[in-house]
Amino acid sequence: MEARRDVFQAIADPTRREILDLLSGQPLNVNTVAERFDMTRQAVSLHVKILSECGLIVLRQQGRERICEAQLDKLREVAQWVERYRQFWEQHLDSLEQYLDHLQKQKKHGRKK
Amino acid sequence: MEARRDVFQAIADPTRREILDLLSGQPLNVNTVAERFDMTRQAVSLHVKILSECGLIVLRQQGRERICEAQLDKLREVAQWVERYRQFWEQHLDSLEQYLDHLQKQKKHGRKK
DNA sequence: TCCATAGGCAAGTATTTGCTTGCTAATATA
DNA sequence: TATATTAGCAAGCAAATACTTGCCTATGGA
Repeated sequence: MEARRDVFQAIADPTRREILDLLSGQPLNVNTVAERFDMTRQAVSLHVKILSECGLIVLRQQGRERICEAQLDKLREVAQWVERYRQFWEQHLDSLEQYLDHLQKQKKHGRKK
Repeated sequence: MEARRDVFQAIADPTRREILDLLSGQPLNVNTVAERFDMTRQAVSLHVKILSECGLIVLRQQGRERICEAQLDKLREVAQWVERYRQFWEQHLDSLEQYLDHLQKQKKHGRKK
């Protein structure tokens, strides 16, 4: 459970997405994060490690606690990649809209069931 | 190499992102896609299978060829997820801008090095 | 000072990934 | 019809993933 420190890889795991979600609300220490999940502290700790290694969260020591704070700048990379293809789904939405419009008009001119 | 058919998982692999990129330009058959990569046809074929199973590409049989066509609607899911955190990186950009502005002003009022 | 709490490290396991080689089937073309 | 091309299937493999259990070290409060 190591080696790849890439944002796309990091957010591929649903648990890690949940952790980010949790931390986007407020910073939490490792154990508190772990409590929210149905797995051992170690498992969560590893996810936290991966997230921090790829820069999506920042860890700061506070006494005996390690506070995890979301640092979501790196998500911009993902946003930019996806953005390149926005036209593809918007195009499809457009034709769906047109189709619904078409249905709407058909409904207006007679044959109301 | 199976089991998970999830968009986030699908785009986690750089080869698969490249395949999508390639196909967003124009539809291609499996072998043509495979030629662009430095790995066996089988390996690419598996990536294509995964992409089609999670709905990011559509396969259509044409004689003995299988044409792969990008179908990027599913990326909206990713876009929406990332969008929720846009404020986080834009916020940071803002404070960076403010900081740069600050520097700029400092430069103007005297002490030009 | 003693003990509970926070949390890291290491080893072990099952499953999934990413890729290979070898083979077969179907469709085109000479 | 014989041959080349497209592409799937199956088995095999090393590495990575996603976990676990067990242990050990700090820090902080009673």
